[in-house]
Amino acid sequence: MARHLITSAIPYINGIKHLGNLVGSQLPADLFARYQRARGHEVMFICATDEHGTPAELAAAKAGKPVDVFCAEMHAVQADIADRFGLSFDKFGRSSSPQNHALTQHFAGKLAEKGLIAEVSERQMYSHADGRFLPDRYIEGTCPNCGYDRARGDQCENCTKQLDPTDLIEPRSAISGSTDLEVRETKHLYLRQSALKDRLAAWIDSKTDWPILTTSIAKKWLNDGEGLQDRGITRDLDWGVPVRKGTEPWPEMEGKVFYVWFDAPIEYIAATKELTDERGEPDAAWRRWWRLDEGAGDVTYTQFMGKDNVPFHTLSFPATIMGSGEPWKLVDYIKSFNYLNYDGGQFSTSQGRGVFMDQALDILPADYWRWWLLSHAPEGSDAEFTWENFQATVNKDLADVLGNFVSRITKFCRSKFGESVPTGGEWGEAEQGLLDALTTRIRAYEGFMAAMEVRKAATELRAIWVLGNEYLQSAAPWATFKTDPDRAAMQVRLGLNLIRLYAVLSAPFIPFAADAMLAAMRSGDWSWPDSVAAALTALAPGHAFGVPEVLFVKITDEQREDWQSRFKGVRD
RNA sequence: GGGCCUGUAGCUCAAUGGUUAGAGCAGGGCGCUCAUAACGCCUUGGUUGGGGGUUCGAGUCCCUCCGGGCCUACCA
Repeated sequence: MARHLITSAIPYINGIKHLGNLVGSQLPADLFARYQRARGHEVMFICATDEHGTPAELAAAKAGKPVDVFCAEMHAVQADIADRFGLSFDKFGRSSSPQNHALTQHFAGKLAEKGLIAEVSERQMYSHADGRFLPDRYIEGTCPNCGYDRARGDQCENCTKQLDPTDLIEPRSAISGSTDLEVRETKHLYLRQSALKDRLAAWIDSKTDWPILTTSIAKKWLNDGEGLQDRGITRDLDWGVPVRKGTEPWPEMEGKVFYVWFDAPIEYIAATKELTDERGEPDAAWRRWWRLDEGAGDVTYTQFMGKDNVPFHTLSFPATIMGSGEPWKLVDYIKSFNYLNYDGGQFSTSQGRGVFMDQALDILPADYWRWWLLSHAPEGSDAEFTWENFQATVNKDLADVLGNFVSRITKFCRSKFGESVPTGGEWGEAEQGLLDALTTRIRAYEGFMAAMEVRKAATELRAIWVLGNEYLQSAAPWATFKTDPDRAAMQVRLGLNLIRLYAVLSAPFIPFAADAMLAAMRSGDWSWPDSVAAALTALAPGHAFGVPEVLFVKITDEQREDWQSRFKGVRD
């Protein structure tokens, strides 16, 4: 039995995520976690909410709530939606947890001991009206280059010129509009990534099997210009992990917090501790996943994320781990995804464009979304969601190919043999042929799942479903029943066993429908078909079953048109 | 500006430098009647974005041009 540590990039707290966020990390991570569990491996699947940073504070202010209250509420909302999407996290933690505070401070202390933290005095924009320092992009003004009057402090969106906030003509706060700004001296901690550049580069170079998307982004950051730059890891904010050197105060850093991207990946570790703490287990229970010297030597660690997160997971988080000088587990494989676009443009959280997770569940069951999103996962390049494609894919694959297969076999059996697995008959050549075809495809499916080739796995699974319809068509139990009822009984018995087999194989993609299928077969046997022949005889003659409700109701043209217009505009 | 990714059938996508570029959907035909008018079989459809080059052989490698996208370090 192998041990799989699996993490999904942690979603930011400031709102409900859209389908593009979902398919970029949480959903494929769930697919992989469910598959590894189904194969009997020990899995620790971790996700959390990323709760710190300026946008969280602003979202809380906009909602008229204290930031800790806002985050607690949004965490509960996101946890509920994740649950309803079937995301099978072992722990959905919070980066604001006490466990993460302690671990983040611990790592900072170790890095300081190793001389990998630099204290830097710098000048930043302070807004009196907002009572806070403003990140560059929260300052607006007129571009000195092109005259665009809504240029941001980091870059002008109109002429794309890189800017410094002090370059802007008539700078103002993007939050309040106030021009009462002041350049203030402030001291911050920098992670000396440059000192770890060679180790990081050698490590990345050793990952020859990683997606090009992952390694090319990492190499760009390592080699661009003067090479990997040091990164500021503290901010002048109220909400966050207070800067401490381990458990000791950090002189001159009072009132400052660690930067969200320093503490967010550490939350993967902290969330594991949150889980074992709430179970009342000793620290050894989480450390065996994360400490090479305490049992994590046999752990395979896989991270899932959208491409925007790659630099933090290939460079700064590994720099934190390596630089600590302690034997923490480093990631073994990073599966990164491109973006999902919506109907000719981008999904946008800030503009409310596209379909958000709560809205998706309001109109259709999770499995519809899971199937479409996973079978169209943006692995090789950006992918596009259109309602026409969604309707066509879901109706054909789920309703016609799989759902109808379950219907036709259960209803035929009920009318001819009753609601139990029929007795009699022996397998012939056709059944042996089906067994061989299934075995070949199931082994291919396993290969794609293990390799996280999501689209190819979906294609293979669909082909496995099709084999059932092909068999039924050629076996034609409705015809053989008239001349050789024993033979028809055997064919139907095989068909019923296919339903159970399909439930097991399909569960990582469509867990809710798989549950319904197995429940209809009155079975609790989720064992993986290492022997397909054995799997096809698991339901013995005489075993009772039920005819399930229609598994997948088709999407009508009227519904599609309704949703098309409903989600065209902007979310409230 | 720089870096990376990408362009293959009407649509969504495959194809370690190696037969005649393949699937699914859509379109056309036939069959079946158990089933959610579902299923099965057959079939139409390509100058692989344009041009040049390397090679016995290029969708694949190189150059160039055109289109789409992402990143570019203080959003996260």
